[in-house]
Parts: sequence; structure tokens; C-alpha cells
Amino acid sequence: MSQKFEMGKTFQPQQIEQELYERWEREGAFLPRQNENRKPFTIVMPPPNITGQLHMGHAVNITMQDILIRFHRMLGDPTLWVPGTDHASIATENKIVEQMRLEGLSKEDLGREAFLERAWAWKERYGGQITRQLRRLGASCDWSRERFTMDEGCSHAVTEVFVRLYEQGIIYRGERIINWCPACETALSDIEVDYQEQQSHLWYIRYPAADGGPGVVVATTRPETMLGDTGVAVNPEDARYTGLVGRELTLPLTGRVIRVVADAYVDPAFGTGAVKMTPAHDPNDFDIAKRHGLEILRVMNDDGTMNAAAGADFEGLTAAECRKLVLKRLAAEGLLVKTEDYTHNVGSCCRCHATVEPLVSKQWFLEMEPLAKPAIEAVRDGRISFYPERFSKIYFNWMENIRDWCISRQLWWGHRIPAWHCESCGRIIVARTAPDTCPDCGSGRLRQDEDVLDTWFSSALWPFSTLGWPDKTRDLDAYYPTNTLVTGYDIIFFWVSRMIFSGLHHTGQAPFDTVLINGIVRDEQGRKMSKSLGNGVDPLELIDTYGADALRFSLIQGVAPGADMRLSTERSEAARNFANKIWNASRYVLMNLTGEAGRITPALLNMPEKWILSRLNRAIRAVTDHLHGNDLGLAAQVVYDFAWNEFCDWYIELSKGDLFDGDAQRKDQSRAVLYAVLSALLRLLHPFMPFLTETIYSSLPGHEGLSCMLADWPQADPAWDFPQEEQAMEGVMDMIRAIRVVRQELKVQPGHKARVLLKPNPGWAERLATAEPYFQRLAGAASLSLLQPEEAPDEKTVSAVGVIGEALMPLGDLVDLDKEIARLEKEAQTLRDEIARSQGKLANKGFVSKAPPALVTSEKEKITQNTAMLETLIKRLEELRR
RNA sequence: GGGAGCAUAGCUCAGCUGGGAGAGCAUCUGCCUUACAAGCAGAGGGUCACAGGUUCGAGCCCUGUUGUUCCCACCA
Repeated sequence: MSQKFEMGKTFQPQQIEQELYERWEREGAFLPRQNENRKPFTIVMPPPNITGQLHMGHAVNITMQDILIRFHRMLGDPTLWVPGTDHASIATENKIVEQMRLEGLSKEDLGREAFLERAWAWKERYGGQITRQLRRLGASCDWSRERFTMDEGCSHAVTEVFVRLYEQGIIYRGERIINWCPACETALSDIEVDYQEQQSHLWYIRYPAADGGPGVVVATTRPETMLGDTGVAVNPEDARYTGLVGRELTLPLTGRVIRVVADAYVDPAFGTGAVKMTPAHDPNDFDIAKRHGLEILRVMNDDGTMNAAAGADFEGLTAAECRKLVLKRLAAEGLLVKTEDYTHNVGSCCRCHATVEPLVSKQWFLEMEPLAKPAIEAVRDGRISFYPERFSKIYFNWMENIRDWCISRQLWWGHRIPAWHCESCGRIIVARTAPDTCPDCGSGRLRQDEDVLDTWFSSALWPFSTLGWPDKTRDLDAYYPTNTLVTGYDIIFFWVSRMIFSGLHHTGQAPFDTVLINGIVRDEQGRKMSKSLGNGVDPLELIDTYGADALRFSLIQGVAPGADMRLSTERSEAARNFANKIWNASRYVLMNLTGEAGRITPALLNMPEKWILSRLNRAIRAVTDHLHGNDLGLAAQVVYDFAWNEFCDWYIELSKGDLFDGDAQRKDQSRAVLYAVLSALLRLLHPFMPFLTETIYSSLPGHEGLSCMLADWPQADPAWDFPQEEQAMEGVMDMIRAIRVVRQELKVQPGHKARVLLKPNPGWAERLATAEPYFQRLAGAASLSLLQPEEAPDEKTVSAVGVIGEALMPLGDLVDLDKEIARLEKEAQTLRDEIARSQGKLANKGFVSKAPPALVTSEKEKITQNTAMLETLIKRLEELRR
């Protein structure tokens, strides 16, 4: 009752969102509710990095999860959504180093311990910021179970996993070529390197034979690495070089004697067919060198400068400087044969964008083969399915060609590797807790490995580490395996694949059954939002302007799963307008409800009421199906269409007749229907627009103290299926629309009479009778009268002629005779064509036997109708011609 | 080099296992009608990239072509 005065003409989300969220949280609405009869539904939130703020990508991702969570909660499932944040080892460390640089400090100035203190302070600050942002989006996650990848429990899981894998021999330490970022001074995994095309050159260099002969010419894009060459490789089939294999060459500038080897890897067609071997700085060369026993000589320091092995003249130079000098020297010695323009890809660090140097280094690796196989199997046999399905191909493609994972990083912020080196005997001890003495030599001089783990090592355990694993906790028992993982396709490799093999290996179960892929949010020009472009849109700004509900809806409505979407102000405004539409429809209902709504009595319902209830049933079924099928965009679209185009545009308008002018019984039923439909609509919309729906729902009479988010999900009631009334209403709507058209075309003033002509279609007279009571309100026509078909002025299914009251518009004024004849002739021809086509169809045996019977019947009806219309037309034509 | 996606109204995109094309925005017209001008009513606008094929029937399935985007690989 009092609400009607509180409800303004527009929905003001800013006033209610925060208060509402706090109330939900305070009242424990986000906690899972026990229900013996239903299976739990669990999502673990992909933990946002603590590097900064949430961006639009998070907003989509979080919204999708929240929709699923709220849906399942309303279905009555014990629903758990575990939130958390990720320490984001290298990304965060870079941010902190950057911040320190502004203060003139370096990591080394601070030392490891003080640095980590700073990092934890950073985590407190930015982690808190992120969780506040999640709240503003309306994320209904269980904050009592909030986790952080470096909290005690997660760290415990990380140690346990590392030790187990080491004991199983799947984790090993080895010297291999890895991607090295000289700026971050750490190893990177293969997927942390971005490749970009660069204009460069291909230099041809002569390596003279050791005996003074002409030797061989090699081609290279990185001449500076020649200082580390220990051989030259040619293809064994290459006739040009058969005499050369096994011979020795003198490496220019160093005088080192190197050997020519034959290896099938070499492509005779590229360059000169002879490849310089730099085993310490090129992965392929490394492999070939291993096969042929070539020396592995590192010529570069960790900071990207040349080391002593490069030679006194080059030591200390950066790679770029070194390249210049090497080329100058080679040219001077006449060994630079030629230079060609060449475009190739250069790798850069995905975090700091410095050029990555492949170099040989001792690192910890995770052997992928034994882990990948079961992980591939789990997707292949359907224990895990990707949605959309095509992303499983990306997953297979990656998993089937996977290489061992370099898991160690030369960083400070992260999980320190639980390995200790004995300073006396060199033994490595991997253990759950720090050992006191070396089990081999008994020495107490043990030093923990300096390295930390790749940040994805801990994220890989997220679905079960957050639930308490390795302990057998109640949460783990109740909520693992989880159900749906919602994430972007850009981290299928980084994260999804690693969670799958980790889950399978450590828990024996797939960590989730569905991987729902969200698209990437782009700007209005379709560009990826990025910091460097400065085109990122802050979700919070949009929430401030349009409200959280509008932001959520705009990110979901009509967006196909896995498809990228463009964010635009138009989209946001449209969603905001929709929220406002719901607000006002609710206002209308509330203004007309006096106290609690009565009961719906099916026998007393009129046609529009039956129609809207039946349409509601359809909407409920469609939304429910789409949500079960992860088609969130379609689900939102169905709610939108039902709410706006059916409930608001038609039913509410139709209800006014009864509500304002009907008798007590009609008023009563009308109110009951409005109430029932609105209540169901609000609940259908709740997962998408939680704040709006909650506000209105709890204001409905009789709902005091009830929460929309904890209400039951609407169910279609078969007693409310009225297919006949649906069809009848379609007819009424067609008529009303047709009258509106002519009314506008003929400029009939509201309240004036319109005369309506019916074409000789079967059943239209009855439909007219059904529709007539609604004409005045919906079409502005005060009364109607039937005209004879011959008087038809145009081709509209239903047409109004005339106008009326004082200004009767004669037919002649409306029609140009010649034009009209031409038009009618054209229409007659179309009709003949259509009739011929229908007859053709019916003559087709395949059509008659295979097409649905209804289609055949309707084709027959079409012929009758078209023939009738054609006859009318011909008569009319004859009249006009006279 | 390998793989995937996209091509539908002026723009941005929907279109479920094949039954005769939709929305939002934009444009134009008329309306402040007692829920809403963040609104209502209407109009115009599409050989669903091209060429074949399967089918009674193709935006949807198959083949090819063109254009475009992305991912992976990294022949020095």
C-alpha cells in the first residue's frame, strides 16, 4: 500500500543496491541451504588477480556465475559459490617492483623478507578492493568460505601436491632450454611468451673450413648468438654438403673449431641448407646438439648481457649492442656474405614485454605425458564437457601436443618450492616440512630452494584446495566435484587444462562437469579492451551510471556463449530502460492492488488473462530450459521479450478495461492475474537483475519479509496452458495492429469511429467479435462496422476505411484509380503465383507424404483463401475499369 | 605451416535437433493516452558473403571460393 508513494517514476538503483547487498550478506542468504532431496550445485570462482581492479571481463564472468548460482539456489539446490583471489606471482611482483622503482628502491635493496611484507600489504589492499567490487556486481558468493591462493590451506595443498608429484617422479629438475625474461630475470613457461612479427634481416655468414678451405655459409636472424655456436648442421640427404659432414670449421671471431653434423631436422630448402648450432640459446639447436654430442655453451648472463664465454670483446654488451659489433667484425673480415630483409616472430614476456631469450637453465619441470592422457580422456568420454562444444577442440589440440611444464620461477612472491639443497653433499631433499639434517650426509647446512612456483601451479588445485583438500573435510565431501566452471577461452591452456589433470590425478575425479566459456568484452570498435589502448571501461562507472542490474543484463542479453561482445552505451541504456520498464510495470500493479491479491479462478478468466498465463508458462519453460542448457543470453532474451512485448505492451493495457471499468469479479480476477504474472516474472528475472527484482518482490503485498532470491523458481502450471486462447489472442492482436495501421494512415482521430472491412477469410467474423471489445482501448477506435469485401481499399488483412464522426472520408479520395488498378493487378498476379506454387507443392508426392500433416492442410487452406481473395480482386478490378 | 570462428536490416548482433527471417540502436511518421517520453503506436529497410550439392523444403547440413578475426607452432 504505502509502496505506491515510495515508488518514483524511474528506478533509482543507486539508492538500494548497497543496502540490499549488505542485508543479504548479513542474513546469510549466500550460504548453501541444506536440502536432502536435491543435489548440490557448486561453482568455484576463477580467482581474480590481486594486481588491481576488476575489469569488464570479470564483470561478464562473475555475472554468468551469479546467474547460474541464483538459478540453482531458487531451484532449491544446496548451492555453494566459493569466492577468492589469486596471488598472481609474476604479475603482482612486477607491479610491486614498479611501485618500488618510483620510490627509487629495488628488490635487492629491500631483501626477500621485507619485499614479501610489502607484497602482503599489497594483497590486503587490492584483494579487499576486488572483493568490494564483486559485491557491487551483486555476486552472491559465500564470503565465509573466501580463499586466497597463498592462504594457509591452499599453500598446504600446494606443498602436498609438489611432494607427491616429486615422489612419483613426475616432477623433476633438469637443465633445458627455457624462455628467459631478462627484465624479470626469471624463467617463463611456453605459454607466457607472446610472439609478434618483426621486420629484421637474415644474415649469411661464412664459416671457413678448419683446413683453410671455403667452408660453409650459414644463415641466421640472430648473429650475436654465433659466439655460442658449437657446430653446424646440414640435412643428411643434402647432396651439396655430403662431403662436409664430419669435417671441422673455424668459428669466426672466436677461432673455435666446430664440427659439421648431419640431422634430418634441417630443411635443405631454407637459407643455405646449413644451420649454425647454438645449443644454449635455441631449443631446436639444443635438441640437435643432444643427438650429436655437441657442446652446450652459454654466452649470455641472466640480465641479457653477454658473458665471458662470448669473448673479452663482447662481454658485458647487451644482445643488441653485441649484434652490431659482431656484424661489423664479420663484415671487416669479409665473412658477411649477404644480408636479406626478413620478417619473423620475436617472443616477448607476457608480463613486461621484454624480448625473451631462450637459454639453457636448470629448472623444475612437471612431466606432462602421464597427466595429459587421463585429462584428454575425461573430456573425450564426456565426464567434462565444454560449452560451446568447439572449445574442446582447442583443448585437445593443446593437450595432445603438450610439452613438459617449467614450474619454477626466479621470483619471490609465490609458493616457495619445498626443496632443500644440502650444502655439504649437494643432495636435494623434497619434503612437506623443513628437514633438520641431510639424510645422506647428516649435515645440518640445508638451504631452501630460492625459487617459487609458477602461479598457475596453485590455481590448478583451486577446485579442491579451496574445499579443504588434502584433508577430508565436510565441504570437500559435500561439494566436490564442482559443477560448472565459467571462464574465458584465453585461459583454457593456462588454467582449465591444468585443473583438469590436477583434479584427476590428485582426487581421482574431474574437478567440474561443465566448462562454460565466456566471450571477451570489446569496445565499440570491436577492439579488445586493454590498458595500453586506454579503452578499458570500468564496470564500477557503469554501475554508478546505469546500475548493477543494467550492467549485468547488458553483458548477458542475447550474447551467444563463447562469443565476444561489444560493449556500447546503447546496450547499457537499453538494459537500464528495461529495468525501468519492469519498475513501472510493477508500479502499475502495485497501484492497483488493494491489499493482498485474490485467487485466480480459472472458470472466471477471460481470454486475455488466459493468454498471458499461457504465455507465462511458455516463458517459464523456455527460461528454465535455457538456463539448464547454459544459454544465458537466450534465457535473458526470453524474459525480456515476455516482460516487455507480452506482459507490458499487451496484457497490462488489456487489463485496464477490467481494472478501471469492470465489475468486482472482473477486477478481482484481473488483479489476481497481474499479481501472479508479476510475481513469476520477477523471479524469472531475478538471476539476471537481482537488485531490482528483490526490491519489488519484497514490496508486493503479502510478501513482507520474503526474499526474491530465496523464493522458489517459477514452475509452469499445466492448468494455465490455454493454447486456444493463445491462438485467439493472436487473431485479436493482428486485428488491432491492422486497425492501428489504417488509423494512422488515414489520420483517424482518437475516439472517432472506424469502419472495418474483413477480407473473406474463414473465421474472421468471429475473430472480429472477439477483438471488438478491445478496439477502443488498444486501437483508439470507438466503434466498427462491417463493409462488404468489394469495398476493400487496400490489401491489408483487415482494413479500416473511413473515419468518421463529422468528417467522413469518402473512399474515392483515398484512391488514385490508375495506380489502384495497377496495384490490384500486381497483387492478383502474386496471388496466382502463390496458388500455383501451393498446387505444385501438393502435386509433389514427397511433400504430401513426408511433410507434417498440418503443413499440408495449411497449404490447402492457402489455396482456398487465395482463390477467394483472387475472385474478390477480379471483381473489384472489373468495377474499377468501368 | 596447423587449427578454430565469423560473414543475416544503415550499425551491433540473435536465430534451439533443417519448415519459410527477428531484436536493440539508428531513420521516418503520429502521440506527454491516469505504470513508464528511460515511454506508446506505426512505417521503411534483408536474392541470410559467393558458387555448387543433399532434401518435398536450406540462414541452418555437405563441398568449394572469397573476405575477415583469433589461437597454436616458430625454418635457423
